[in-house]
Amino acid sequence: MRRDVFQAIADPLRRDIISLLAKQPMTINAVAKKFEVSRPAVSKHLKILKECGIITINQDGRERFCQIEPKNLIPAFLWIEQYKTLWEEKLDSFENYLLELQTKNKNNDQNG
Amino acid sequence: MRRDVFQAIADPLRRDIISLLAKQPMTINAVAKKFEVSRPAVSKHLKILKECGIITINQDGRERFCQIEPKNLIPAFLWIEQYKTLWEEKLDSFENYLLELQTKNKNNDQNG
DNA sequence: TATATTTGTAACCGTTCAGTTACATAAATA
DNA sequence: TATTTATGTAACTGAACGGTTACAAATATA
Repeated sequence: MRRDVFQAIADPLRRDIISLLAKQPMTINAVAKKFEVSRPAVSKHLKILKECGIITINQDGRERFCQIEPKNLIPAFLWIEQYKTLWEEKLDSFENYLLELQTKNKNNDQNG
Repeated sequence: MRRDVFQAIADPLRRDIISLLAKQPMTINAVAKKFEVSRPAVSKHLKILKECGIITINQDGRERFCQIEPKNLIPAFLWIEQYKTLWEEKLDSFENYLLELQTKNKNNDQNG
């Protein structure tokens, strides 16, 4: 199975987990409590994120703290960034497009 | 099924197709010939890319030209960019890290 | 008109994904 | 020591993924 950063961020729940862990390290249970799905489900996502290098997990007694490893998002960032000039060329105003996107996100209540 | 930009770029073959179409528009057959997999397989990937808004397809006679729609990569770019300050904080030198990454990519012959 | 080209798509296959419930284990606590 | 807490994981399920082959249809060309 593919285990890379693109796979890691493909799932919306995993993106939410990343957003959560970007604020502060949390135990596996604490993460699980933030979502509707079961703990094993979250646990599996965390395992995938770990295998993709996006988080590290450190044990302290019976607790395991998940910590984001932000530098491992860089390859995905660089890949998309290649096309930045392409879209900047094609858009009259990048800033206006961003505003438009933000409005759209508010309406749809997306966070992905 | 999920049809968003994150899903679109999750597959390495789709990323290769995007890279190809970023250079110039191409017919479906022309794209298919660039890869080892069958034409229907490529066709399916193009369909997914279209459904995700990453490409548009314009018919001219019996040929269909696929064209990249680079602005639809922006949401993914913005999502990852959120964490830019986070990794810049944690890395002694972003530039050195990039060099290191480039070397790694050369060795592994990755293009993803 | 007959043939070749370009494409779509249906049917199928094996694997992976994302979730569940149920149970096991190790550590902290009463 | 008995119980609670934090976690792992096995077994299962249904859906989605990524590929194939085979066939159909529309357009261009000889």
